[in-house]
Amino acid sequence: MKLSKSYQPHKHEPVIYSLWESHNAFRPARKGRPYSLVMPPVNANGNLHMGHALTFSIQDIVARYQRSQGKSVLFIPGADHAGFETQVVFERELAKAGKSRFDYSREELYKNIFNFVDQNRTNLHTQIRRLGASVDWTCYTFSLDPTVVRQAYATFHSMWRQGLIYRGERLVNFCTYHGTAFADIEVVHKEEQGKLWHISYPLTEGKGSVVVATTRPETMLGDTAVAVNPLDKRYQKLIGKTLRLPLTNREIPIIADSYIDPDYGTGAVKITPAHDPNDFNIGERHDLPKVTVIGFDGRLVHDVPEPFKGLTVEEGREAIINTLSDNGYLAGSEDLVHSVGHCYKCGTVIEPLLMEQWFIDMKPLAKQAIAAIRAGEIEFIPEAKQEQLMNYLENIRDWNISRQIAWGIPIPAFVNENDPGDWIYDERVDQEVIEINNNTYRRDPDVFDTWFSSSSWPYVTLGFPDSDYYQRFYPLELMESGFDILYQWIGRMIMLGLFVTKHVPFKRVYLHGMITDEHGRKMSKSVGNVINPMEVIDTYGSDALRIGIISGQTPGNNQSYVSAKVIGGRNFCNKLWNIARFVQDKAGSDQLVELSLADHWILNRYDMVVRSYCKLMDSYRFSEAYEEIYHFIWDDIADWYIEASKVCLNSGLVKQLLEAILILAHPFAPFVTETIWQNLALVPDSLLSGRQLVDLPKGNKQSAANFNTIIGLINLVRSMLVATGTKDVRLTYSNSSLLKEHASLIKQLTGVSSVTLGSGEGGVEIAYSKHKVWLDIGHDREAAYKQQLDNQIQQEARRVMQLETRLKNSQYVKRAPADLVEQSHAQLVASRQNLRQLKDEKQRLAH
RNA sequence: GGGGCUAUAGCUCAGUUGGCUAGAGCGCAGCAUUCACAUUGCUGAGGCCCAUGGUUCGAGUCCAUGUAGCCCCACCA
Repeated sequence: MKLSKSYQPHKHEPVIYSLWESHNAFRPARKGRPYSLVMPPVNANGNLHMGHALTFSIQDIVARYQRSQGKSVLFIPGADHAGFETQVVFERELAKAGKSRFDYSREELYKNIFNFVDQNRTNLHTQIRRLGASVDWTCYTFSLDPTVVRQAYATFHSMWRQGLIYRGERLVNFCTYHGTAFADIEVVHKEEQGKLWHISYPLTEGKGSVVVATTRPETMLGDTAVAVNPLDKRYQKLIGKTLRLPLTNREIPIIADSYIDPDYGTGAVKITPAHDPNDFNIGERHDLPKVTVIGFDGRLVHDVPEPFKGLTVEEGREAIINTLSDNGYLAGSEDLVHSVGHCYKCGTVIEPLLMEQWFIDMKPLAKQAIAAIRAGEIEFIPEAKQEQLMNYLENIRDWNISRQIAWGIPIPAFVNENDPGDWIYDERVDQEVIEINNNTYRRDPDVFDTWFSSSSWPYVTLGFPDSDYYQRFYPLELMESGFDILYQWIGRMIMLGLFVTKHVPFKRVYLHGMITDEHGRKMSKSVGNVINPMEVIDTYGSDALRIGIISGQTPGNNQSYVSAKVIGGRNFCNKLWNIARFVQDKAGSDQLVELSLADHWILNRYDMVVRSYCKLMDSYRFSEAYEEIYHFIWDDIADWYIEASKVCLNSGLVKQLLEAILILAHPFAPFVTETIWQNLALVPDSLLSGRQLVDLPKGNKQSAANFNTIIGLINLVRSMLVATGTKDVRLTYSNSSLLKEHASLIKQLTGVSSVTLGSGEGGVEIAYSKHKVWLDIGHDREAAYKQQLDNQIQQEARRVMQLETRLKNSQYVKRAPADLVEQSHAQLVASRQNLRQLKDEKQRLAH
């Protein structure tokens, strides 16, 4: 089919993706070394955003490149139920309908969310296809698939048996709006302006009081002690005495603990073990009771004094301060900035609340991970991320994996109704109650933290433990992800991978940064700077988006989304398209004729470019690899080789070159390259996808160098014409077979009116290499030409001087590598010669 | 308090064992124009590579200190 004048992506993209799918193009090849990677499962609750476009582009570039290297590539797609995240999204949907999660039973809610997610997944799959991701859909995995759930249970069970799982009453990070606890790393800390209140607690016996300092006066109702530093002289004699807790009249002891900093606040600290992590620890050390005053609804609980019952934390704080002040207990206040934990979704202040939860003892797991990383079993790109992860692993904290939400994998644990300490592992989670040995056991209503199941992704998607794919493709060659989930996901995958499979789950981690807007600001709905990748594809095409997002991209750094780069990508696709159009027009016999200088030159370039391209791709430097082929295709092929082909065509070679560059460009622009491949039927009945890089005949170096001479001459004449502002110039050259052979090319590409053999009567002689060339630019233009010459002479003279001083430096000659010194010599000789020619030229001009 | 990153042309960014006469894309200026492509071609102007010191024959690149910005972890009564 004849190609249209410009490339129109939307006409071809869907067709091309279907073509790939119908030919099973993304199934791993039977032969070839395995190369495996897994898509980070996409959250099945919304649309793809720019981050997805980036991550899938990088992964797909790798996958397609590896196929072109003859590897057997497995690239697995997947989706995550994204427990809490999805429930939040769903609740927003409910809110639109004027409902809330409390209107449904747990089972109903689960079912509704399941349907919602199911619809979403179909939509997401379409979007993943639009991005061109060359994934093997037959391996698609969803995180609620039985295989994934089974693995989560197996891991949990084996950790349980090995004593790595424990259940305990701890202070957990609780969001009172969402009604669930979070892991420590999920809490977002923000600096906030607050007040440090000084409250006076009277001694029970005798006069006097102790003034404590607190940012959270409302928790005083749950105080069970006041602590001071044992070395603090001010309080030493009070240790062991008791205080009367204002507003409650409860009697609490004064205890000594070295945790207390005597220089901070008043040096006396109220201790609320049920509402502050540090107080909890102190409480454990001193065996203090834990009095809960804030409930899971974020309100003061019923057994607090009457006026405060049921108040929110903030209301309670105000009421208590007022009451304390009215009764003379308030001793003052000072402003301070402190950091406060918030729910990362809704921003509600996280309350530390006492709760029984399942925890994983992480230290033994982290230890293994640290050892494996130290042993160099995983390569980090960029390297600095390894240090960051190590730092995290070395300071790891236990992981709370219980979530109080409906949407997730139920925790397979049951408790004896008559013995709260008797917990058993059982997978019959579809039943609320089970009977064992005449005992009734009740199911834990909680579900797993989503990251617990997704941390098994690398092997669960491969069919661990006994599938062929697991044998062949594990560990993964590459895990590509965003650096924002380095701890939450990458770190945990390494730890669980080692625990479950005894191997690191992947050999290499590539971490990309976040996509920001053009000014480096985070994309957010409230700022209104969010760009939808699907709309970009609608406008410019999938390849254009991919190129735009990948060019200038480096691992580990944030990057701005710049639409100009996408337009650049679109233009590049069109360039490819038009090269193909040229080839299509000129298609004739495919026989290779004798190679011209231009042929030698382009073959020589191809060889160099392929080497460099592979080297860059093999070291995951995509942006540079793209730049390499971009310039080869645009500058070398289009601007020189095609132009030369218009004068002297080698139709067989031009076609071979087109094939070769389509393969090179395919990882970056899969759609347009495959479209061209299909339309030109370059190799009938075949797909470009999966095709290996081709070897072309080697170009002769001398011939290539000679063509470079022609290029140089053309460039020189062009710049001269522009500098002197002349047109209708005739070019003459002295006897030279090289110039004679390329006379029409020179004429065409410089725009001179004629190129003839002669001795240049009436023209200026320009210095170029060993060839004599004259241009009759006319006397009136000679001044401009002289000016240009002067500039060149000045520049070259500077260069000569530089090289001379370098070579006069005995230390340089002695210590620099010999080939470098040699090179400097050669450069100096060339520069001197050039300078002499330029001066001669100026001399002649003067006459 | 601990860990990490960033600073290069007007803008967005490349620049991996130190050899740079520092690059790209966009933007800007000038010129061109049916015949693969205006999603074009040609020519050009733009830079004390944050600062200071050090190592070296040689530093954008390595080291130290500082300045400015950013991210993460911990703590903050």
